[in-house]
Amino acid sequence: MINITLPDGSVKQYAKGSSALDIAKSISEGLARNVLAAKVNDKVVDAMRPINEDASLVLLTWNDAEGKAAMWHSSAHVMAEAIEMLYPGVKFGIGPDIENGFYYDIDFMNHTISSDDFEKIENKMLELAAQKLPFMRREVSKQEALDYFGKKGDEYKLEMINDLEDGTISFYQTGEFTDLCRGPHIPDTSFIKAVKLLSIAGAYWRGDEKRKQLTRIYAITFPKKSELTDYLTLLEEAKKRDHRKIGKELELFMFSEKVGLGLPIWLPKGAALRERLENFLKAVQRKAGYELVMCPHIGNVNLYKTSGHYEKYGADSFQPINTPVEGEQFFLKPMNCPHHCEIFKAKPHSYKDLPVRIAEFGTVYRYEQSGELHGLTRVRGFTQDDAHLFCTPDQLKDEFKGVIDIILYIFKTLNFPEFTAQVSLRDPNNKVKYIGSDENWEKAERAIIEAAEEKGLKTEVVTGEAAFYGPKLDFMVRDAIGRKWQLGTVQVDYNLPERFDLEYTGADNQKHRPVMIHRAPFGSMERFVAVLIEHTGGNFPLWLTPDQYTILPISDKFMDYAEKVKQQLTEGELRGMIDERSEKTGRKIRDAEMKKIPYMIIVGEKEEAEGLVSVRKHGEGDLGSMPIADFIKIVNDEVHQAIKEN
RNA sequence: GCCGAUGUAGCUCAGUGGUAGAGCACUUCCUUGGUAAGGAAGAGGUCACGAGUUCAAGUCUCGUCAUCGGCUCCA
Repeated sequence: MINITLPDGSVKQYAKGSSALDIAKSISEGLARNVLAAKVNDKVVDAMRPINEDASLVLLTWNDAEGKAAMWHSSAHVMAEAIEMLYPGVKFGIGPDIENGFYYDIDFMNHTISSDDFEKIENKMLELAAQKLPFMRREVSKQEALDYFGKKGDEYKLEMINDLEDGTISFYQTGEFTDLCRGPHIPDTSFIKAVKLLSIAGAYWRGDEKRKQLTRIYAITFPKKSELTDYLTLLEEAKKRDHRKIGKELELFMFSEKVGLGLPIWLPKGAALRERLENFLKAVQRKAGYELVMCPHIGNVNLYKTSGHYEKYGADSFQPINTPVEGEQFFLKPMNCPHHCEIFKAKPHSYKDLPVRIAEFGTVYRYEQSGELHGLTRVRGFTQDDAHLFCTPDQLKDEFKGVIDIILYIFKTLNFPEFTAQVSLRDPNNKVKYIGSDENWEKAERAIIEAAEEKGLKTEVVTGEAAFYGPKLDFMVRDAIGRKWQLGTVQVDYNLPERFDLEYTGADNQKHRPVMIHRAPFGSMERFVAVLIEHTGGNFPLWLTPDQYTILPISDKFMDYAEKVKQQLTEGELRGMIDERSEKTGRKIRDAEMKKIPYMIIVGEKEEAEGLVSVRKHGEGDLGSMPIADFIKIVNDEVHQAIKEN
């Protein structure tokens, strides 16, 4: 007999060799029907695998991330089997589960495939799924594995097996298909009730651009048809929210081939929105003791030689600008930190001056490969909401907390209630990769962890993910339809103070090296606006939106009154316009709704006679008529509500 | 940068080697109206760019550029 500890802490006895599925059945048949995999002593394994010793057990279902992973990984095998049946002789690379579904990299040899073939493959997969084929695990010797795939002629699998250690190799067989795989897998294919192949793309074998490019097929499966329908609806919704589409529709920004790839142009409405965001952050920063600076867009090559960026990125950057007579070299500014270091260095500092907080909405230019460019999220010229904090090692934690406060305030104000923070620490087993003393690293890492803890952040600690110059804290937000985006980042830096030989005089009258913090709560204005568009679907909060209202005169006769109303609204610090077209009211309302303008002000005979406005709210409808002052109050209250201190 | 798909009016998109199209937007005129599209007329094109095949190319072939989906990259 073995003792099995369940998640609730209870311990039950089972016969040695019982599987997680056997145990599930002993609890409830219904539970057993939903078990996809199991976590035995914190290791995810097949639910069918015998357990031979005392263990803790968690049964994994579709509601667990690991359950989904097992389902999708298993689905990748089913897809491979379907493809092998339809296209004999194809060779397989890897087929892992991913955040939403799975993919398989396949060498289609002489077959050609396109999205037109998806339905055929989906149908074959469903056919296989319906056969309730079990996933059978078999441990094999390295030689046996090599023999099998050698005979099959799959050089990709052979290469992978060669990298594996004998005694750790396992095969999984489903129906006629056998794959090299360490598992875990779902008990059988019948859990797969809905299948959708999503896209097709090229991917290099082992991510190496010098090696053969395989065909990658992305797909997703679900245990219920309705979940697939929901997922497809979500994809549609994501498409509707695409910031490139909305940016065009609402005339926020544009690109021009002539101006250059990846160089966004902010149109009046987009620029107005961005300016408001900048002003908002400037006000927050002013209160937090930041000082605003402005630096040129180019910098002498020596600046970047000092910072080390020249050596690291010089060849992959926009190439230098040379002066015609003096022969000097300048680079387009790829980051603001070296400039800010020079600012710090420009005068002597006492410990009493610290921390120094230098902020800049700094536009930087980075050469991104042409294939990387994407809307506003990946561009070649962008503006960072940057700041550098120079402080003593002892101030680090408080400064970190101050930065976290700003970031949390921004998330709250812009309505991102769900977010996580990732603490990236150095790999303690590979300290040579990092610069800075052990003492400082430990202090910095402790400062980040404690600051995050004291601010009550939900954090995930990842070791080995720190930058070479210091640990960092990155923020991920979840948008209105559940997608994750990386936004703000806070990084500790020991490298630049060293390279720029920055110092301050301590209470001991000795010179000391300050610690530097880089931070950008938005990341960049471009990226943040893109995320904001996708988050809100273009329905921006009232305090940010370019036009808060549009006045719709019932007919030309009321144009004068419309002008009068507009004047009063302007005096009340509202912004908007008049729809002067000689169209019917229904038409003007429709257009205003499509443009996502928050308030429509309808004025006609009745309003003019009584000095009122009729108000219609976007997406909600008629709010009735009211005095102009009341409308101004409604709008201003809503604005102040949104941006007041928490 | 690499692989694949795409490129037709300001926008969204039809177009089967034989006269360049639609809807919306735009201009003008009519209409002066009450909570999601009033009517009529007009203007608008180097079919991404360049070569080639053909009696004839938006359509077929090749090249270039850009966009999109991935890959690789991201100070």
